[in-house]
Amino acid sequence: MSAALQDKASYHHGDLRNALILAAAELIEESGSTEFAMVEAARRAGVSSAAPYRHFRDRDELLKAVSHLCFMGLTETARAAIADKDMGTEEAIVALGSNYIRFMLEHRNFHDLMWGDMGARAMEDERMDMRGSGFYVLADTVAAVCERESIAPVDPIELATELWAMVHGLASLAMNQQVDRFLPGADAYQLLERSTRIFFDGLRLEASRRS
Amino acid sequence: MSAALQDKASYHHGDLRNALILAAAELIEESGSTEFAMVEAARRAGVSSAAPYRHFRDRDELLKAVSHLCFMGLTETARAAIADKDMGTEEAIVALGSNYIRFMLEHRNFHDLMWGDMGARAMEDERMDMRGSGFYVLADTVAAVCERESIAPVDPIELATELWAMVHGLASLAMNQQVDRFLPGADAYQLLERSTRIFFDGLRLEASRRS
DNA sequence: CGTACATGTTATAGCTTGTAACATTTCATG
DNA sequence: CATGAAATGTTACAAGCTATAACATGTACG
Repeated sequence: MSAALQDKASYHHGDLRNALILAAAELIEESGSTEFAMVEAARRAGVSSAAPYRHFRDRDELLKAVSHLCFMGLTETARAAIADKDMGTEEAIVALGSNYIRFMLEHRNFHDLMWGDMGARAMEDERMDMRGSGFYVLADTVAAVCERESIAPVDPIELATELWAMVHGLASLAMNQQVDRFLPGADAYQLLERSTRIFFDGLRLEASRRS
Repeated sequence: MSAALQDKASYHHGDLRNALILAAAELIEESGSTEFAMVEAARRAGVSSAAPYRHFRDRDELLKAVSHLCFMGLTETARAAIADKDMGTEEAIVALGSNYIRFMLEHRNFHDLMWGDMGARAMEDERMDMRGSGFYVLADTVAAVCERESIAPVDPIELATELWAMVHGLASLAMNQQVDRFLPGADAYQLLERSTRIFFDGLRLEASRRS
């Protein structure tokens, strides 16, 4: 039987590392990563304030682990978002974008962790599987659309990056109430659909010019 | 003569509020807003650690003032960026975008202050002149392009928001080394030019469909 | 001039990070 | 098994930051 399920009075926790990551993720979801305190995660895991330092060099390393968790979560939702969509359709692209925006809005306190320095460091971590990252879910979808609509030759990775930036920008601004500030009543999802359509129309126009 | 230029040994500083904002901006530029410490700004301004609290309720309020300064700086560079460009051209739009990206890359430690909660709060501040903000520099430019190219009727504010999101996303991702991670050797400025061109081509295609 | 107010100062409580020294449990190995 | 090394927890604490309280000094205005 796992030690984690044994009497909590036992000296050793059993799975403190993961317990701390989860506690940290919860705390950050509640109050943001700036407010997050190592001691609070320790309290929530039921250990002393020094215990976390047996598993993480410092606060940043715990935050990096949470960042890792966030990326896995996003990738998972991305896969789910296109599971029922036809591959290689603009609809699938929009579904990925909507999912991205929804994820950001539902977990706004994860933004800094994912897209700040911490996120970059998390991605550089060897344990991070970049090949399996959400970006390539998008890139594959983009490649399929290009093929289907014969708007090649364009580098699908480059297109995916441009689309990512578009969606990332919409999500970041929406998160920050900027969309509503300048375009009251507007909806980030509508803007996404419109931007995506315009973008692909532009690609089609350029493709037709080349032929 | 301004008290600030008098003997530094004088009990009263003379312009401590602004001195603190500038010291904070420097410190943040060096090490980021998370690392920033009120006491350090006080040290740099040559006052005791309690003095700043005569001018700012708390750390967040000083950060908000720095955020305000950042936005003014960005708006200023935006105006300068199109000063020598022909109004109503795609070139002017690209110049604004390039300026935005350059500003973000040159002041990456200001990102959180501007586009996190603090920035949103700074914008809600009554002292912030949103009508004169950089967004409307873009919006006016977009409106001029639409008119010149007769790709109306589309709400220029909506188009400006979509373009802003595109550029903001590119800047954020580039800042975070994401562009280079997935598209090694690529340049955010090139992606900006390409995205902008594609976007306007898409608008032109849609406009031609409507007529 | 002289008092009210603005703006500094020192001292301090309370919280956090991260380390040191010590305690307990687990695990490999003879 | 027994037993010592390694892993993982604990308490105690130094150092740094925030924010407030109590006190000091300079300024401005009637």
